[in-house]
Amino acid sequence: METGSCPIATFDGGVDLAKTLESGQSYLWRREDGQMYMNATGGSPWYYTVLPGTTTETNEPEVIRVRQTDGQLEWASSTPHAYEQLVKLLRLDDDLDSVIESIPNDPLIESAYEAHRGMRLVRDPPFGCLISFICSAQMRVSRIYEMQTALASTYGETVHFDGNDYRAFPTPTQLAAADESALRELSLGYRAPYVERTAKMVATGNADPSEAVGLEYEDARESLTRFVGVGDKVADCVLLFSLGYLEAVPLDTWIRTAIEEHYPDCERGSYADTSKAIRERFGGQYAGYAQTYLFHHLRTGEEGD
DNA sequence: TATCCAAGGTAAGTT
DNA sequence: AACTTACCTTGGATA
Repeated sequence: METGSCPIATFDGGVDLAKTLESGQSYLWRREDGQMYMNATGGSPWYYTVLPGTTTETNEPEVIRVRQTDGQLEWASSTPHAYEQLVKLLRLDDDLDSVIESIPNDPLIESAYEAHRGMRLVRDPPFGCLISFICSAQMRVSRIYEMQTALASTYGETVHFDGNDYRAFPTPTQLAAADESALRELSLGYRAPYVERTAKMVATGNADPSEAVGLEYEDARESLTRFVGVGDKVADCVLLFSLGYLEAVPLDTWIRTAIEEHYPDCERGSYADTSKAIRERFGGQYAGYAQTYLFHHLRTGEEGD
């Protein structure tokens, strides 16, 4: 086991671990105290995730636990590369002040940024991110967590670490062994065949979400829609929350409402054109950060007016 | 207690 | 290519 800590001040723009991990970007982290999403906490809860085993010889999934105490980030992990993994997973090398400066003067985005200082985008493993957001269609955030938990406890590998059992998110092969009816029993509803077919596509080597990396943004989005259950919106989520396309602006119900109320000139009828207009309004390069601050701000009801 | 409704949309069928 | 419609399940709102 490797443990460590470092000052929050190490990271430009600060870090708010709870907001980063409980803002509906990632469904692959859990609170160790078992509390559900955004419940009040008496202290500094540990969060954990189980990464697909790709960095060690054994390919055993790797557990990373992390928490934020006064001014410090602390971690404990089964991998010796925990710090590097955390920097990657939590995008700790993004300079948040530069990010907000890149977004053209916008009172709504600025108030969202102020209200959620330290919230960062995440960089989820591609397969788990893909499946999570296929499941997200017409679902509440709390139920998306439940679905991913059910998938992990039914099909994922058990990992022992520091006296506890953890469940990894299933690998493509493990999930491809599931059939539609079994997935429906996990309350996936009409998403069950989407998950089954997409898992089989990845497991057979027919396609892999990370193949989109390197393509120009709009080509990458188009490329991801080959997966069953993935349209433009889910594709944008995978690009933004996993593959590092920070210009992606997923047009979900919250953002569509915000466009209606605050950016009506960006409504252009089609997804592609509206997405492009709002992306440019948010300064292009880091437009996805603006989207995520706005999404979290609106969804948690802190508009302030 | 019963009914209705919307939730971080997508696929398939029509025009 | 643009426009409709069906789709599972559930928690919270409304009657």
